[in-house]
Formats: sequence, structure tokens, C-alpha cells
Amino acid sequence: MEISSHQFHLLEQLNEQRRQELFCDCNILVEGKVFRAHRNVLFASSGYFKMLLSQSSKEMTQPTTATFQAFSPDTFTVILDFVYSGKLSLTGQNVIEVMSAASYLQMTDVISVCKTFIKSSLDISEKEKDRYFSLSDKEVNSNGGEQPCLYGAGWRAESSPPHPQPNPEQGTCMRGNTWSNFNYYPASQRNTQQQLSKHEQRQDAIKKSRHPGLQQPADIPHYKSSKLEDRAAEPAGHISQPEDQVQIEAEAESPHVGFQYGQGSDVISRRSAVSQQERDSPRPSSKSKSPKADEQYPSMPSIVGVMGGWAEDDLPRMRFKCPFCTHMVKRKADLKRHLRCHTGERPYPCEACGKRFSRLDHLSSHFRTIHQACKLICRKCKRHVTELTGQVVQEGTRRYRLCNECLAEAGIDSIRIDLEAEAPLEFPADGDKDSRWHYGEDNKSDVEIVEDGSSDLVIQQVDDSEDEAEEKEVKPNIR
DNA sequence: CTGGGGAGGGGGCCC
DNA sequence: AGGGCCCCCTCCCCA
Repeated sequence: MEISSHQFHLLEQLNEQRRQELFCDCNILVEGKVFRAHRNVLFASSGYFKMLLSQSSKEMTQPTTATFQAFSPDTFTVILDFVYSGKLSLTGQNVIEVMSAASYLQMTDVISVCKTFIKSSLDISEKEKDRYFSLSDKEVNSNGGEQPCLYGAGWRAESSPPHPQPNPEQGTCMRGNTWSNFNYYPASQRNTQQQLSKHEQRQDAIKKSRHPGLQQPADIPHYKSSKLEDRAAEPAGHISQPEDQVQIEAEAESPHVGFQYGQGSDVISRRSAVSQQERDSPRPSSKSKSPKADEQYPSMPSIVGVMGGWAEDDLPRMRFKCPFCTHMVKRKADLKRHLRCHTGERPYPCEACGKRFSRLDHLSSHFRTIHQACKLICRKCKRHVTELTGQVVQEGTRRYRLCNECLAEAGIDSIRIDLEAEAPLEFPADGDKDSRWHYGEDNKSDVEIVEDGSSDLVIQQVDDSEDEAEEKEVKPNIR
């Protein structure tokens, strides 16, 4: 006979022990904050801890200490609360970092839920969309009507101890594979909860720089978008904006609707919000197919659409608001592109060096600059060079040009290499968007190496006609 | 320590 | 709608 409540009570007891720090044999240090937990619980919940604790299992008598800098204490609180309760407190503000942390900790269930949360955030029912069309400009800009809402947690660890949610209709929680609806917080509460990430602040900083009319604080910290793990540690900041803009954006946030687990998680790629460490590590030999951008957002039609006033021709001016920040764009495609800076998705790998890019044009630019030596400029003296006055130098997968003088100065004898014979780049199959241009590894042996005593420099004499032809032909990931 | 340049990344917008 | 270009900003490296 099976008592269904046993697992629940067991987890509840473990959580109680954690709160009272009973039998805790693992210390987790996150940016200076110490969390205490049980090894066996962590082991069972996280692939990362499983690996970590397996390695340190010999020293069972001493408490294990793990240190993390990749995410914030708040984020780890969400993760740890999930481990001990099955409830995941996701909000629009923390979902990216929670997913990043879950990726780091190899918690696939959490990643899946985060993905689904993000997808849900992108969805807006046609009904809601119609409502926006029907709103008059006055209604859009008035404070009186509906209050903007925000995905919120049913309980928050910092405000109240986690209690089991007997009613799955309440709270942001995942128990097993059962997902319950999110609660709403009115705008009045949101002000105290919502924290602008560095990225959002940077977005606003950009807005400010491009739209001087917007009032913004001068001391906006800059944020490099790829460093997701740094975000949550940022103090809350208030960005003042023109009233109408704030209201429009507040309205734009309201269509967040109830969320059901299992709506499909293929919207965001598996690489979404992977850790910076993972993203920055080049994978030169990687032949894995990157998820196509087309496949990332198969259900984008319900992206948040905002009527941002009226254009001069009396047509409503549609704008699309990012569900994760204050950024608004005129085109859906631009929003789709923008979303990648939140999800961390990098579907365009450079197969020459393994570096991944979020945008095809950036990949093309990278390839032309780094691997094709397209700039007819001597890298050393910056003078313009031609096929006669300069030559291509190959250093690993990197190519650049040097003028003959700089070559001689460096003591490197030029060696003419027929690029066509060398064929360093494979041409992608026509019409195959997934096909990749490959750096010809097989041809590396054909390249003569110049012994200059310091590096594996390869000097290639290339005439521009060949180079231009190559540039035209080799269009990575381009149909 | 500092300034300059290269590279990457994001937004706007044209085709 | 997607591709691609331009512009701007930030970060990083190096002299």
C-alpha cells in the first residue's frame, strides 16, 4: 500500500531541517552568502552537485563547501527552494538568470520550466491584442483602467517560509511535472519587486543617448549583455521616463496570461541562457547543428503588440515591446532579434573558430574580418595594401594582411600560396540554410609554414580578384 | 595608468 | 520576413 503523501512530507521535513540547519553537511557560498543544505538532496537534484559530491565523497566526515560566482544569492535561493519544495519562483525578472543557473547546475527540469515560462511570456492571446487595438489613445495613456500585472511568485523565500501549496492553482510552483498558474501582482507591488537588470539599464542608457528627450539618471551602469550571471546582483534602479511612455509600456506588460506547463518548450533553443562560460568556450571541432532561428520562435504571432499612439496618417502606430525589458521596436522581426540578447541564444556558429553569434550579419562580419582578411589594410602600419603591395598572413584560422615592407621588417619571407588550390573554405550546399562553411582542416597540411621563430605564421600572396571571388562565393549560412 | 584600435554586440532601417 | 548594412557603444588587448 502506497501512501501518496509520504514523499511530500519527506521533502517537507528535509526543508524544515534545512531551515533549522539540522544535519546540513554542505555549505554553498554564493557571492559571499552562505547557504546550508544536505548533500544527498543536492546530489539527487543537480547534475553539477552529483559530479561535485561524487568527487568529494571520500571525505564524508567533513562538510562540503561549494562556491559559486556565476549567479546571485537570490537566484540560488530560488533554485534551492525548488530543490527542497518542488516550487520554482519564477518572475519575468529572474527567469533568465534562474535558467542560466539551472544550466550551470545541470537541472534539466528547471531549464525546461524556464523555457516554457519564457515562451508563455511571449504569448498574448488574440483577444488581448484586439483589446489593444480597440483602446483609444486616451485609454492607453490613462492610469485609471486596468493595472499592469506582473508574473509573480506565490511565495517568496525572503518574505515568507516556503510552505507546500495544497492548491496548485496558487503560486508559481512546479511539483513534479505539474505546473500551476502564476499569480499577478498589481503595479503598486511591482514597484517594490521589480528590479531593473543591468541590461535593462543599458537599454535605457542607449535610449537616452539616442533620444535626448528622455530623462534618465546619469549614472547608469553599463552592462555587457552576455554576462547574465552578473545581473541579479545589481541594485534596484528606478528609471524615470516620460509619462506616456511609462504608461504604454505598463499596458504592454498586462497581457501576461496564466501559464500552463507543457505548452511546448521548443521555442527557446537548448542553448538559451547557457552560462557565459559555456558560450565563450570555442568549440572548433563542433559540427553540431545550431538550432535554426526559424525554429526558435515557431509561435511568435502573439508577440506583445503595443499601440504607441497615432501616426500622422491616422494609422495606429504599432510597436512591439520586449517582455523582459523596456525596449520597444517597430517590427516584430526586430523584437525576435532582440529577444536573443535575453535568451543568450547563439544559433550562428563560426566553424572556422567555433565562436558563436546571435546574428548572421555579425557572423558574416566576423568571418570576413577574421578569417578572410577582407580589409585591404596592413595590420601593422595601417596603410592600404593591394595584391601587389601586400600579402595575406595566416595565423591559425586567422588571416590578415601585411604590406611588403612590414613583412620584410618582420623578417618573414613571402611565400605565394594559391588560395584556389588551397581551398581553405568549403562552400556550403546551395539552398541549405543549415549548411555551414567549413574551414578546410584537410588543407592545413598543404599550407607552408614560415619559421619565424615565434608563431605559425603563414604568408599567402593573394590577389584581390581571387579574394573578392571567394568573398562572393563563400557566404556562411546564407542562402 | 592611459589612450587607441580591434572585435563583438545591439538597434535602426533599407532592400 | 529575412538579410544585410550602417552606426554606435562597450569591452579587451596592447603599446
